[in-house]
Amino acid sequence: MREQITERIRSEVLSQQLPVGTRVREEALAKQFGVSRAPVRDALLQLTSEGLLVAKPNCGMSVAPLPDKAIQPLVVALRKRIESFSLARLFGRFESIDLEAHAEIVGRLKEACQAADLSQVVYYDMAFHRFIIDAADDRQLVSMWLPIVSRMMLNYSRHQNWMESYEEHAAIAEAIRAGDRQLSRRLLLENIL
Amino acid sequence: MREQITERIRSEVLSQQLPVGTRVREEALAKQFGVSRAPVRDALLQLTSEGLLVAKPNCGMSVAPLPDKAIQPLVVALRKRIESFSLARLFGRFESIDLEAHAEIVGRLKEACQAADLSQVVYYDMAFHRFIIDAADDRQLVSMWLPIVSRMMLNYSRHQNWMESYEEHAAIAEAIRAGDRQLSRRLLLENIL
DNA sequence: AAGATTCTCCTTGGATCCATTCGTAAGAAG
DNA sequence: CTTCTTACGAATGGATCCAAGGAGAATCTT
Repeated sequence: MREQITERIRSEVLSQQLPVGTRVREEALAKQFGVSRAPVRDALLQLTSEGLLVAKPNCGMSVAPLPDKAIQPLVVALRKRIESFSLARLFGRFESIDLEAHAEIVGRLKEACQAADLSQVVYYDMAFHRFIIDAADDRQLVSMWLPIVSRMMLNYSRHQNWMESYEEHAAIAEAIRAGDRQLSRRLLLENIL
Repeated sequence: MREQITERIRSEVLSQQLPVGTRVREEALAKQFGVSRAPVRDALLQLTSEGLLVAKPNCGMSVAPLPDKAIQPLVVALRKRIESFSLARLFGRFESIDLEAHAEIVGRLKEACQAADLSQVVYYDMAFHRFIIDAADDRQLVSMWLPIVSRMMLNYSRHQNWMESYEEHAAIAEAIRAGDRQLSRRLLLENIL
């Protein structure tokens, strides 16, 4: 249940339904989701540790400001390193990968891009890459990957080129399905910017 | 207060006072620290998101298993990238850095190494590197750096060579104080392994 | 005697309540 | 009129209470 609350708030932050700087109150979200303050509190705490929210003691939380442009190159480099590493490991256990689930995500991403639904686009874009992380290693890489990619998604720079973004992801998925390590790696690295 | 609880539990995990696989109960820690379950709950949740603990729903938490040797090279590479980046940024705002505080940490690290106190050694080793992160950028890089370095500290490989570790850190601090970017970067990268 | 089923207990997850603290606004004094 | 002080309010942080779920042990049946 806490996971669902966390997912929903994260989605609202990343899709900028909650604009940068918005003050976030626990009780308001609790009423909105129809639950108590406790799970909302936990969710906000986790999102704070992910860097999506900032908290001042006894003062309330607010949506974190966009990261400095100066650290953007570092974030991109880190994400490229993690995801290319995970992709290589994925091919090492290729037979146990559920490619159907990945294709399903790509399909949902296509629908979201066609519908121009930013919230869904961001969600399934993250889901696409998270699939690679999860496929490579269960529960070890995600905790390092999530704070990095969350920060990148804060300024999602593809606001206009949604179908192009979908095409890139579809090409990556196809290269993975074909077992082409070189091509999938190159396409994946080109997709991260 | 929650921060203190989190710090103490993290320290106990990293110093292996709580061995790998130990089942962690909220109420026991609450009694141990003389507080209620609520802040302990928050602390455990945060450490879970850092990857130091693993939780099964309604089943209890336990200290996370050591990371696979296979992902160790990735973790080292990520940490080198973040810390060298931070070091470069540190020199960009060199005048506003509190070098006294850094020297203080080095002094505490020396005492801990001489006393062979693993808990303190790990704590001040992390504090040394965290100082560089904080000096480069307030509150943006830490949330990416912490999950990575925590995972590395889980298998702290310097169990024997403590004074050597201290010498390395002292040399890095001296190079920073002298303003030698090349040397400090080289020493820092050599210290991360 | 071995296995399965059920009962019980232990632990987490969620809800509610109270204290604490920070911010803001209003009022009074200079 | 401006500024400082004080008081009130709102939101978080911590403590306590209740429900839910799973694991383990004991017992019954085959």
